[in-house]
Amino acid sequence: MTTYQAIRGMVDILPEQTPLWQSMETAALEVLSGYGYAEIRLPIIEATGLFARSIGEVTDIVEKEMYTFDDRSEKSMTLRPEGTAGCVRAVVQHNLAITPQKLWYIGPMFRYERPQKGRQRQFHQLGVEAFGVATPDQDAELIALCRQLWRRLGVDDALTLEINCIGDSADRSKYREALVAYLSEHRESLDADSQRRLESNPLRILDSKDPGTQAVLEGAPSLPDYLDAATREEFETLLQYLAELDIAYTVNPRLVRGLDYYNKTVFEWTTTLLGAQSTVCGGGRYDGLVALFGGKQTPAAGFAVGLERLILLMQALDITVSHPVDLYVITADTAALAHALPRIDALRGEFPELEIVQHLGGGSFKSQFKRADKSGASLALIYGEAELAANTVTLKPLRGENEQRTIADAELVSFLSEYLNEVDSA
RNA sequence: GUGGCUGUAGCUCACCAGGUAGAGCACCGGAUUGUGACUCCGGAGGUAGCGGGUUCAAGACCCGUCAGCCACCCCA
Repeated sequence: MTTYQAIRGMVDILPEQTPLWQSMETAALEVLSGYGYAEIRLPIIEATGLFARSIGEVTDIVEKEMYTFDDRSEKSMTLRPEGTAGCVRAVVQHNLAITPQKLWYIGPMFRYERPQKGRQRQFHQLGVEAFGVATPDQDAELIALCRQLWRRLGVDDALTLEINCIGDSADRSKYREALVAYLSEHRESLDADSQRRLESNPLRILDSKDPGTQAVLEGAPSLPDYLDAATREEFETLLQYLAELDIAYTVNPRLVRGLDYYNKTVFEWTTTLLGAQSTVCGGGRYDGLVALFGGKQTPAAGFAVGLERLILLMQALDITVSHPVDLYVITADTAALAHALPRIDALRGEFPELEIVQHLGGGSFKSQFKRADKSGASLALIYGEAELAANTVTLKPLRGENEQRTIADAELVSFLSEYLNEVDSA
């Protein structure tokens, strides 16, 4: 018999993990709703050209990381490696950017990379995209929104913000020329990857980790010097907003992003707790992308959060969530079970918010109580022969010192209401 | 794509010049018959990732393969 395991880089999120994921997703939903962002749900497969044109033909993602295949009509399709391209496509296709649009989405992304901690081939991102606002108050809002989310999740202290302004495409091409000119003089001192990038994607040389390359970069022209006055002023305004918001940041003039569509503001939230894959959130402005896809020129900005990394971070900080069972129903035998069934059913209607677990599969009282205890239930409801005969039910608190007591069926709802109030206020 | 490490019960791990596997936790049952947590007793559970090779004999050695981890790379 052949056994199967999940394919490389594809990870099962097990029931033990899902409560943490759900609490993270709930927090995100609430924060985003609070800022007036609306959810958009997008396809996982798009035309290959969509990604090639927006992310950039010579980026690593497009050159070697995409899951690309021909469908049955021999059109080239790609499993989305990121969310912005598809979101912008939808915005253009449905004309959503007539007025400012603030959108978010969540879901799996696919990149064919060597897996390691914090890096999978199928991973999940929360993407947030804002269309139609060109001023830095938009950038500031996105960053402030991030901080709110970090606070909600309890990871605020573990994340630091790096920010930079990479100018518009004219600024960057001027800078690129100067950088290439400078680096070409020191070509011999660069690492092999950086030499290769000299032709393909010179800006990415800036964040090379190679010591030799770093040394060369010490004397390299600086990107901020190539920005025009208006762009610099906008960036200063953004930094001022961040200061007003009391959001700590580090301006990193070497910060560049691996996707070509970014301009002006770029930022990353990073942590030291996750090893090599330290970026939990990255984003920036992409004012040209809507027009690139045939829409009217529309300024836009956004960011993406790597959810596995965020979960890893929460785990590194020992953040846990639990939602224990409230009521566990124990029955003596099949007759008692039949007796209890409609009563429990009614209770579920009465208290839809309660997690009520009916013991299934029979067994001794002893074993049923063991299960009740392990479930974390605060209260056991017991239907035995005596209760059945007298139309009563026994309630046994499983936590704390309260004694168990037997009450009439008719009193159960009011008793539980009171009991739950006490538990809530306690 | 490159380099290194790893892969034994559900989980964390151990053993062993190479002689067909153990512990803790978890799980199931019991300790006078309607009551959990602690304790005690008992039990179940592994063809040692998979395939091949060397050997009288391999989980232990060799090769391949799959997967995980770490770094590079890349990025979220």
